[in-house]
Amino acid sequence: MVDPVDAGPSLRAAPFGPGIKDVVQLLSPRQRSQIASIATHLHLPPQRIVYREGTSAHSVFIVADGAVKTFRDLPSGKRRVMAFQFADDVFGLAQGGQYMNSVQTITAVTLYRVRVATLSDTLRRDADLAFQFLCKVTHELRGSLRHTIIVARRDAVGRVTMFLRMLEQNARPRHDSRIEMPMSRSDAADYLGLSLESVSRALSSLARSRVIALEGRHAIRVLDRTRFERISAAL
Amino acid sequence: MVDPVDAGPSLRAAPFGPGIKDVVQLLSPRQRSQIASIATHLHLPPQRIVYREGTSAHSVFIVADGAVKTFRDLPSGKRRVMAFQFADDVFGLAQGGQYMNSVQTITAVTLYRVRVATLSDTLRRDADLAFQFLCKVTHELRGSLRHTIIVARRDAVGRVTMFLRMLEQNARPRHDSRIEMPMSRSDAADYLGLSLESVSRALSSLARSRVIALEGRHAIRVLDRTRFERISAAL
DNA sequence: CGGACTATTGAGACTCCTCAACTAACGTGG
DNA sequence: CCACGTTAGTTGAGGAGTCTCAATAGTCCG
Repeated sequence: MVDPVDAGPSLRAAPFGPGIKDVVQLLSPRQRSQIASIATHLHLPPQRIVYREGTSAHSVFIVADGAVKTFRDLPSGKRRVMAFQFADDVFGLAQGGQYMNSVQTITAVTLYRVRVATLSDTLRRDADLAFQFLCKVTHELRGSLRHTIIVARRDAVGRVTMFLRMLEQNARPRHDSRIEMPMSRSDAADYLGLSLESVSRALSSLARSRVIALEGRHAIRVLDRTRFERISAAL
Repeated sequence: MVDPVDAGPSLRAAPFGPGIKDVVQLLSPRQRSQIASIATHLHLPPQRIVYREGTSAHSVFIVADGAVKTFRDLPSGKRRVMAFQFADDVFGLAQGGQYMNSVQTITAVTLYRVRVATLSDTLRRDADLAFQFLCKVTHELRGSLRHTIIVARRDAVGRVTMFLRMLEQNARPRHDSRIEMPMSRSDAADYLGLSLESVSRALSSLARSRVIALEGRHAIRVLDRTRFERISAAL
């Protein structure tokens, strides 16, 4: 179910604190059109670099549709995926005028692009909008904390299970127990701090014990929800 | 060098994006007094719980002086330290009206405490202040990303070295190469996702190879800056 | 000075990583 | 439509590193 009218980007933001309903917060129509008025659309094919770490950070992006990965390449040649972004997620974190990470599309994506200077000006004039962004970044912070929890785990099966659970919660709810996994095993491994072989083995192991079933390379189905949750929570 | 006059809390915030100088941003005097007017002071001794995970999140805190740890206790009995907060850092992240983590003092601390409802109201009225908070949370996000990088590393010595480097950069610059480490080995281990034995072994190993020297339990000195940086960066 | 806690050090078990070979899937071009 | 080549993913064997368990040493505080 997609908005029939393109009213501009929406921000899936969690509250900054209590006193506000803990639900996905969408921008008001006025705010949506306000952002739309300062944003440009961008359509990109899969596996396309959006920007590279260290380049001049001129814009902030909001995902309208599709999936992208935020990553950093290390001197050793290893790659750390810092986060995956889906619809309504924001990316473009900068420091000292430079992007801190590289970003690449996974699927075909549609992005909203806002120049940083423009956004800053707008936010300084509109406290409500700034507050929304504050909520959004807070939401990102929560995601990062969860990522840390996942990576700090020692067992590969547990990490992979938490990852699948995260993907499921990030997606819109569905009645079946199918979880879409658009990224490659390699991307997942780089996110989880595992080797790609370990990810593969963990998935195989979960499938062998009938906790999940692999449905092609980019989807899995949860067969035993109880054990699935137990493994995920068994930190 | 400390403010002779208590003008209220300051926020050590990095810019949200480019176009703003990448320096520590302090609130304007007006903003400081504005926050001071809605905040209360709090003095706490070491090892005191500030709040527990899951309790009603009524306030947000700013550290004026001292060090605290933000952590989560896992079902297994293990403890994950999510972050350490020092002067000018903010904590009190909530979701659904409940604190997501527990917070405990490490040293004796002075805190500013602001009721969330009050803060929200204030932020919605003052775009500049909201923007400052946005910068602050963005800064926290960067810290969390760095934490993830550290934890994802495989070698204990490397993780500990990055941790020391982080502590050094967090503190105010000093001419000698002494790094204060107020937290226990156990807290550091819980932050790094290592056993406390591994932390101890890593520190001993670094000391044995003359990269650092241990100066009591709560400080170390960097002896060989070149190797120190090399180990830290050798991801 | 004694006691409790924190930190260090040692030995064995376990898990994941690396290297390597193999299989499956996808897309392209004939 | 199929054959082929390239890429992605799976599976196996051995090695490196940390965790656990256990004992010892050092510190802080009463």
